[in-house]
Amino acid sequence: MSTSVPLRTPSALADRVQLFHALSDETRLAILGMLRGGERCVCDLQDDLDAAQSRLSFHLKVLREAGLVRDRKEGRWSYYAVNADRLADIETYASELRAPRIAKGAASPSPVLHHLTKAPPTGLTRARRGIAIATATGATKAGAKGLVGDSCCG
Amino acid sequence: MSTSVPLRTPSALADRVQLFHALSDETRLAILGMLRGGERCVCDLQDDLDAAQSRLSFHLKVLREAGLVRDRKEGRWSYYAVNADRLADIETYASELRAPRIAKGAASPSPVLHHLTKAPPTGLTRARRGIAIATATGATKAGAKGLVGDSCCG
DNA sequence: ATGATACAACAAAAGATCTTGATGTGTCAA
DNA sequence: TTGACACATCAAGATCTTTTGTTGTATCAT
Repeated sequence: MSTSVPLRTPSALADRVQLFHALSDETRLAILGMLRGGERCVCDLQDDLDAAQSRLSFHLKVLREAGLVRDRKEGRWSYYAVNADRLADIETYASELRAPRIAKGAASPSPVLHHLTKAPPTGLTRARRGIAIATATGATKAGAKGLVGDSCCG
Repeated sequence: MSTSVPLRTPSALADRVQLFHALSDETRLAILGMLRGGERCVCDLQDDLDAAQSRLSFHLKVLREAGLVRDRKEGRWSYYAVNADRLADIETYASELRAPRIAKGAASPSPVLHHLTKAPPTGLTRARRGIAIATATGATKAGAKGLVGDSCCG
């Protein structure tokens, strides 16, 4: 069960941002580290991380809302565990960034030596600013907006 | 050439935080998306992202300092490109979080049904608080601090 | 019932990040 | 030269995140 959001949906970037944001804090990474061994109750995490209860609660909420952990109530205790599916999303999103697109107005791969043609960076982009010189590849530009709406995969 | 920082070094979490923080912003993800096609100059990114120059410059700096992009000057232009090694770190760090540790005071895998023993979550943790009942596994606790200093895979 | 424990949620303050609008520097064409 | 361009950098303010202390709710042992 994948929880990843396809690249071209409106929420695509938002989902990635939420996921990576949840991972961009030492306390939260430490929590996830502790959960590698299996589920733990909040009180355990509190002891080991030596963090105030409300602080821990806050960070657990961030992780929960990002889908990185699940919680389970049992009597007085709340047990938190890693959501492995969501960890897989990290790798999905990372490999997305790796995957080269079909270049639209992009320079390399097959780097174009613009300075040799005396044309600016990607030719047609510069054309908009009044300099109309074709690049060596003659690449056309069609509203390339990077990660969204112009995806090779997803 | 890997740029990842081993788990047990002092800067381990800091490096992960810096990397994930750089990824936790829509503008920056859009930039990385645009760079999938190869290197681009700042002016191109500016056009396509429709972002103020100083704003873009700020985000490029964050990406650069996180090691996710490299820049190259050529005449008036600065070309930015993705650093693939650093993208690999994302996957390294993600799979680290996946890898189960040898449980020290952790509950599942092989989940211990604490409520059946009427003992609290991980037994010895609770003992510190004055409840001394051994768990089914009899797990001992030895300063498990999660991600740091208690790693299975360095 | 009473009191202790485990936790979530909230509000206010503190801190970090992001945006915006300058200002400065190097490059290049005219 | 002069002026236009392509940046980086900075300072101020806006905005977002995190911490801290407090309050509230549910569970449980006594």
